[in-house]
Amino acid sequence: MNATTYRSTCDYCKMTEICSHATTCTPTQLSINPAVSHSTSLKRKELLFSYRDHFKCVYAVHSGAIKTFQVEMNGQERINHFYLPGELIGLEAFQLGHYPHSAIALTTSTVCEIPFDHLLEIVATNSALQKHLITTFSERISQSQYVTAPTAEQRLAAFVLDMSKRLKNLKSPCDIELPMSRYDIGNFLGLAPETISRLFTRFQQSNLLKVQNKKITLTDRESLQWVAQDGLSKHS
Amino acid sequence: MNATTYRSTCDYCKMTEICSHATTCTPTQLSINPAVSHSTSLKRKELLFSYRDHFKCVYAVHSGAIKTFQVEMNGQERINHFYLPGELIGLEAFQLGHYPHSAIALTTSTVCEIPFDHLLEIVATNSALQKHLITTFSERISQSQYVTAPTAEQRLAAFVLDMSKRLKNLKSPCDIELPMSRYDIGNFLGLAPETISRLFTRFQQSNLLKVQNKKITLTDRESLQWVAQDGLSKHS
DNA sequence: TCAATAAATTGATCTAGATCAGTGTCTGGC
DNA sequence: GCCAGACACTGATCTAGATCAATTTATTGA
Repeated sequence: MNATTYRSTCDYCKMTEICSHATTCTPTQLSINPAVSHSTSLKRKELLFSYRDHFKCVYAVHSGAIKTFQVEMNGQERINHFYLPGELIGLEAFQLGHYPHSAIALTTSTVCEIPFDHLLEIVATNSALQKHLITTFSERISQSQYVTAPTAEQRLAAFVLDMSKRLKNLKSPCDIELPMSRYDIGNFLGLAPETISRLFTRFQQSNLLKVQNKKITLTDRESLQWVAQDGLSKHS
Repeated sequence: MNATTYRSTCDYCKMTEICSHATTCTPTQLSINPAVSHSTSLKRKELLFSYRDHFKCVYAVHSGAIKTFQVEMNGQERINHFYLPGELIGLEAFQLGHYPHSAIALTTSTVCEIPFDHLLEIVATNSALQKHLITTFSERISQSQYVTAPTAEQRLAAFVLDMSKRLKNLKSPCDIELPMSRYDIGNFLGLAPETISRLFTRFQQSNLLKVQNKKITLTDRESLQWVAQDGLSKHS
């Protein structure tokens, strides 16, 4: 990773106002102004925080991907959300004073730690950030709609479209690399991992996309949008 | 409805800072300071706004209940959310400039209209309101979790608990009057209305609650919480 | 580099909940 | 207060997607 890559990653973050990372970081100079935030590196499967940890900081994902989840009484994991670069983790802990989920890295990731008190201070004086927070919360709420779509096809189609939008592959917006497993996608969408596999195969047969394990190429975005609305059977 | 009822309804609204309704309204004097907001009365099935209407105002529900929904390409209605007294409708329209859903009254309702520009002005200087917005958005996101619970039992149990929390019946917190039909509940939870009926019967047989059409009495809240987590079969 | 282990795929069955169909019960307008 | 249309309940069947099972393909770590 080079300086250019870093700068562009910070570009979508919109936390640049509060995160000096965006302006100061270079490959060799990753030291962060500690008054503002500091950057943490996480390996795959490393915990960022655990359920019920005391809430003091939110985290902006800089690179990689983080999932939040909780473990139900019956021992089953329930995934709450996937966080991608530029997205902010942890605000939902504010009201409770502790994190309502655990957060774990899906791939090698870097996150910028932002003390919540400090975030509040900036929010108080920065109306652009106020608007940004309203916008991101709203987007999050509308994302949560597609996981309740009536059919499995609709959910997975919407999920893939959502990922391609949020992963923001500037070089080729139709090529995405999913950071999570089939099991995780299924868990998040309320479907069995086998169903995800079968649907990917079916989508590929219908020439909606190309699958090579976690690498997805959207070959027919428009049709995929139709499938997300109406289901595959009804469309083609 | 008398003055006391109004005052207590406004109490949970938390919009009192920007809504003069809370301090000035009495049964006979419902005129509202027009610089701040004005109050609208809606009959059952009356539209508050339509999909794609120009966004200028958010609405705080004062009494009654509002549902937001969209009509899919195939003509099916998809319910997005139910808004109860004290809750704020429309913020998700900000990023788009128009409402992404239509809003309709489920029962006779009154809503307080708050020009969005004015809301932003107040937000800019009112850190309590900033925190309130973060909290309500977070609650909304965690609510959206239960609609994806793996079984129908878990979803409906969680829905009933959520309603009883949000309807805030101060006199007897275990008696609630659902403002929406079985069809609406099913649509919202991604289940058939028949399934809702059958589950209510089953919950009643298991002595979790008492059903009289839309009036629900929670007789065993704790067990209902277990069902919301693990399902009925696994619990009793 | 090569096991060892985890993840993904594919096929065969099973089941929760959908759909279809019929009956009963509210509710609001006259 | 009565009637019409909407809403709610219940039973019988059907199906999308779960679960179980076996194989193939990726990863990981020594």
